[in-house]
Amino acid sequence: MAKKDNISMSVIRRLPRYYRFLSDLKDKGIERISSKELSKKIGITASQIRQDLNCFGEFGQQGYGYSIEHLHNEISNILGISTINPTILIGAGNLGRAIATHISFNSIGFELKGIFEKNKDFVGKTIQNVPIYYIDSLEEFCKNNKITVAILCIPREATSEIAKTLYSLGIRNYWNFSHYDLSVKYEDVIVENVHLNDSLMTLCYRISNNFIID
Amino acid sequence: MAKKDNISMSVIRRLPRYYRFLSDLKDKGIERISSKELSKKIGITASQIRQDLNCFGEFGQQGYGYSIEHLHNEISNILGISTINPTILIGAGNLGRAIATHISFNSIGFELKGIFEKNKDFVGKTIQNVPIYYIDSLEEFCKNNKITVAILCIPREATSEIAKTLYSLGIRNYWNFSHYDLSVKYEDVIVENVHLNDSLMTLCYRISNNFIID
DNA sequence: ATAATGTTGTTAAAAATTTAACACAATTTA
DNA sequence: TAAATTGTGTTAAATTTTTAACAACATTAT
Repeated sequence: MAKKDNISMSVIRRLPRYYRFLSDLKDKGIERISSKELSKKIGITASQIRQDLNCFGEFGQQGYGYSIEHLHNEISNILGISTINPTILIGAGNLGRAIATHISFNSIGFELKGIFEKNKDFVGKTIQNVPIYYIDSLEEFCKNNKITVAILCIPREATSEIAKTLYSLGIRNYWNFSHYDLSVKYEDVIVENVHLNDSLMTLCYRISNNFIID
Repeated sequence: MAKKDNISMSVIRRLPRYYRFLSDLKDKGIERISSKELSKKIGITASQIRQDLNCFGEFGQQGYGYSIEHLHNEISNILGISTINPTILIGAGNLGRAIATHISFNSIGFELKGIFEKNKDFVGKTIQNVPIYYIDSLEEFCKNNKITVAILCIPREATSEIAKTLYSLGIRNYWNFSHYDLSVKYEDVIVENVHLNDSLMTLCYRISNNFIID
């Protein structure tokens, strides 16, 4: 069957999970694993693991299983995390600073080149060696640095205008922490939303209804 | 048909989204909306909106649509966000501080009663009036305050041990930002994971493959 | 009042996703 | 070396989720 051409979002969302567990196993020096064993560790059906992986190629070997090192590399390639996407982050508030500090961008396909903030108190400082600039220099910076990805850590009210600017600069890829729904407004845009509030509300529902499953 | 008893996770994950948009409309002073109009705003099929809501009751009126105020209240009840769950947050690093600052717990069913940290530099301070305690006082505090929810903002290595303690204290509800997979280890636990890394890796895939849709 | 329109709740169909089954091949064991 | 075991890739079945269709009723317009 070789490769599939229409990969579903459900499959894609499981890839980082596989990658994470494989990184672990690799660190532990383990060389091979079967879909069955992996299933037990990850909590995803062996059948589904095999089916997911077979969307991209034939990485296993009958009677042996998967070479962890090899599979790890393959998934890395599939995710495209060795191509570096020049990225900026907007908003050096608590959340923005946490993201800038907490995420190791370089190891997963991004290079954080600048942080932009309207509060001048922060301007001139750096986080993890990434400089914080005043928001006015956004346009020039994006052009000069060929920015393709923006991380939005700004309040909802501010997002509409910033998004307009970024869109006009040709930026089409967003990691969005604001409550503003970008993809409703712009059609040809790739947005990965992180709605922390929604996530917590979901937890609230599940607590109220003793809804376990994961 | 009245109510359904087996609500699927897909439905639950859409509820906060409805709630968010309804809050907006309410703030704007709009009184009624049809599933069709709502569909256009949210980007979810009218059919699906109606089907989702009908899992919980009949909130609309033929020829009229939904009363925004009423529907807003109903969803609030469904989510259970007026029952307050006593909560603690573990880890006052960048991420923990961001969460403590950024989320308005009280409006969505939680009360953040304490923050715990092993770095003594932070102990004694407060964030949004919530005190930061030394990690040693965790057990006593949880018992005294009848804590039912824990937010985990600690590194992966630390999570295993902390989780063990929390579990032994009877805490079964977690909002988990650590890379540690709780639900694989403990069966009877409600975990809402926020894997920021996974989210960003998914974005990376989508950028590499120009995978738009949202 | 009556007709025309709008919009729900609900049932049925379609599409997508997950799980199971198994032929076949490589590995391991005897 | 042969037999038994392991475990993949793949196809088929089952399940879940989404979308479409429409009868029934309320609202609005004439």
